[in-house]
Amino acid sequence: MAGIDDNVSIIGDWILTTPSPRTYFTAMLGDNVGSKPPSKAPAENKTEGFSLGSRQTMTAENSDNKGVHHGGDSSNESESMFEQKSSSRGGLVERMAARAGFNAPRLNTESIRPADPSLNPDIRSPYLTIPPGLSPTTLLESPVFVSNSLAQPSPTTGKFPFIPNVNDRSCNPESYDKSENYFEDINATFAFKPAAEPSSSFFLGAMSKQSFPNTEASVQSERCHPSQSVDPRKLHPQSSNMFSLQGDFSRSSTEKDTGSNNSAVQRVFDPVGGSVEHSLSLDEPQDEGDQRVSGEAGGVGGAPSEDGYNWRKYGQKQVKGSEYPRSYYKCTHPTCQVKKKVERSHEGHITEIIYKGAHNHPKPPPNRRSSIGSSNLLSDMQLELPEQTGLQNGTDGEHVWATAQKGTVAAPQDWAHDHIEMTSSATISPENGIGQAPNTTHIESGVAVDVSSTFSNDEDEDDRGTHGSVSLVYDGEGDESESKRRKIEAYATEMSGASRAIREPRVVVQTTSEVDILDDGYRWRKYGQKVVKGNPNPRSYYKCTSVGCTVRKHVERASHDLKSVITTYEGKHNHDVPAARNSSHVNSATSNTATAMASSVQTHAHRPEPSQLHNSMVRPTSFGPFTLPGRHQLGPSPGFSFGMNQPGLANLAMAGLGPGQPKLPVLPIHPFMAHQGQSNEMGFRFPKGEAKMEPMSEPGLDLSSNTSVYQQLMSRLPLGPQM
DNA sequence: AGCCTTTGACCAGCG
DNA sequence: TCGCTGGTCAAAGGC
Repeated sequence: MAGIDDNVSIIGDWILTTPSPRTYFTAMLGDNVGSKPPSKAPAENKTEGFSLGSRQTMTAENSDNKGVHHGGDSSNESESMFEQKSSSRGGLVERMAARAGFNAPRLNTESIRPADPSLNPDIRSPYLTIPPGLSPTTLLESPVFVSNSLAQPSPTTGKFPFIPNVNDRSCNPESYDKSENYFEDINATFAFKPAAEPSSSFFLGAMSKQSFPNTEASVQSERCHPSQSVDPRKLHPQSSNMFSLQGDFSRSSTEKDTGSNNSAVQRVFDPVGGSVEHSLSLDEPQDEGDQRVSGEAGGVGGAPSEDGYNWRKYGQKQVKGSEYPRSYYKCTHPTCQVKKKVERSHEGHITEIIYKGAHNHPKPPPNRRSSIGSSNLLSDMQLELPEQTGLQNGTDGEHVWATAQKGTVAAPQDWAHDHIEMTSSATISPENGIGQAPNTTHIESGVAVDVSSTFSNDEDEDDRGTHGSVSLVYDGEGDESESKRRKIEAYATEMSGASRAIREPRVVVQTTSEVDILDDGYRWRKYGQKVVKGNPNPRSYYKCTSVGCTVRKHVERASHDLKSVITTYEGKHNHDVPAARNSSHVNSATSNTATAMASSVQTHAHRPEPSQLHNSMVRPTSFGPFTLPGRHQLGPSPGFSFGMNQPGLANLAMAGLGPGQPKLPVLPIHPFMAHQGQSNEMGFRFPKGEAKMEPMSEPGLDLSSNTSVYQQLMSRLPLGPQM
């Protein structure tokens, strides 16, 4: 594997495709608002990058239409995207006004509007449900990305706007400052950051930097100097091997990179699986092909086969409360009863994917895969993914979902297998047989940015309504009670200017021990407690006591399982785990090796403060070659502490992923995750604005690493490369 | 020919 | 019991 340094350079590209925060911000402010009249034809909209969340799609779109990637004005890009949306959906403002009651014209959301059709939060925020087994590649291709693309370019959202414009913002301290208010309002405990805020992008960058100190230079260059291109290959000769799994991204990167001078390496972190590295071509839309594939073609979510399995659509219907029709798919394997539901927008963007059940068979050979999703990418990815090992065990009841799909959520099953080889494949998988998860660990991560937050911070996370404001709050927790269905929903946030709210990444960790969560290595101050709707058990709210850290979490007993403690982390994680705490943490909380390792790593998932970021960026990680390509850099993680201190990372190292490691450099999954593999069904659900993982954990699972887990999850969440 | 999608109808669960 | 809703079935058609 290439050294971290090598990897570093790669980081920033995700965002090239996505509208920079700056853009959003500007739009919000009215800057450039209406500067461009929406002119795109609906048809164009349809093909837009938001499809399936692959940011690539976005990129392609953008590039095609606007040539944004050229380091040009990101605002233009975003505008174009928004415009397209506008045109396609039209009347957004009116609708927003009608629903939200705010003056849309003022915000001129249209200009801000992302390509995603579902601009109106009320309508529905696309979210992706990730099946029990997630494979890195899958994630990459997973709808999550879609969501990311849709979502505001925030690290948490998974959009990692390394867009040049973003860079501008990111470079601007002020922009960063704006982000500070993020969770200021306790009432809005889990308030969402306005999508428009440049800070978000900044954070993304910050996170990436923090996470990947090594990468700083690259990141800097990326952001501040979009024009600079980094050839990943050059940087990381080995990386190619490592990331061979890249799937669509990789493909796109590969294909396009070759030709483009401005190519930058994009490292995509698979929410579940790990990171994928691929170079992006600034000049060219990164991945039209990818987008197409993931998005419309059956994109990740849409394309049943994208996850490596073959699916047969057996139904479709309009579900109440959903703006988009829901498609029902069954695994075509004779003995496999896995199903999945996919909701996608009219434009073909996947808004939600829900997997049910676990595959009891290995992935079909690449050639057998459905034409739609089973692009070469998948095949390639599979070949290299270690996950495949797990497949072999499929008969044992372990289900391998390891899909290498881009943008799709890999099947959880892989995790189990990966567990062993976790290092190599970062799949999260989990489900071994149904019912085997006596102790459940629920991890929910979500990314959402509430653009409207700008207008209103009133929302309580419990409230999904708009409260008269444009902002949307998604409560991802409510649905999680289904033990049977464990799903991850990646919330493909569609940013629609003001109306669209993208929630900060949220990580929900369900454990059986409250202590574990409380003793997660950080210092927390309880600042409130209340009974929230849907759960008779009081929820305790905690704030990180670190100065300047806005990370919050709330802990409550799962209504469906009193043994389970659900901890939801939110906020921007900006400091390392307190040293003392760490040590104690390790000792007290876990016996888990990973944890210990994590503690040693110290990299904190908290969103780094600017200054910190810088430092952290510079600071080499213990990960060494394993720079977490993934998410950390990309983004979503920014909001959360994924990371560096992640046990998973440690595992990675342990795993022996090393230079030259042919396996996918997926971010190692936390042991926890690995355990998940034991569970029957696991699902990752990224509800609107947030991603959830509900892997089943084995008893004895070391929750001490919960934070890490969630961090990892977050980190693995689709970064927002999209846009 | 095989596989998949489409789509209307049917069924079951729930309030 | 009724109506609503989500999920599934299965015929028809397309690739």
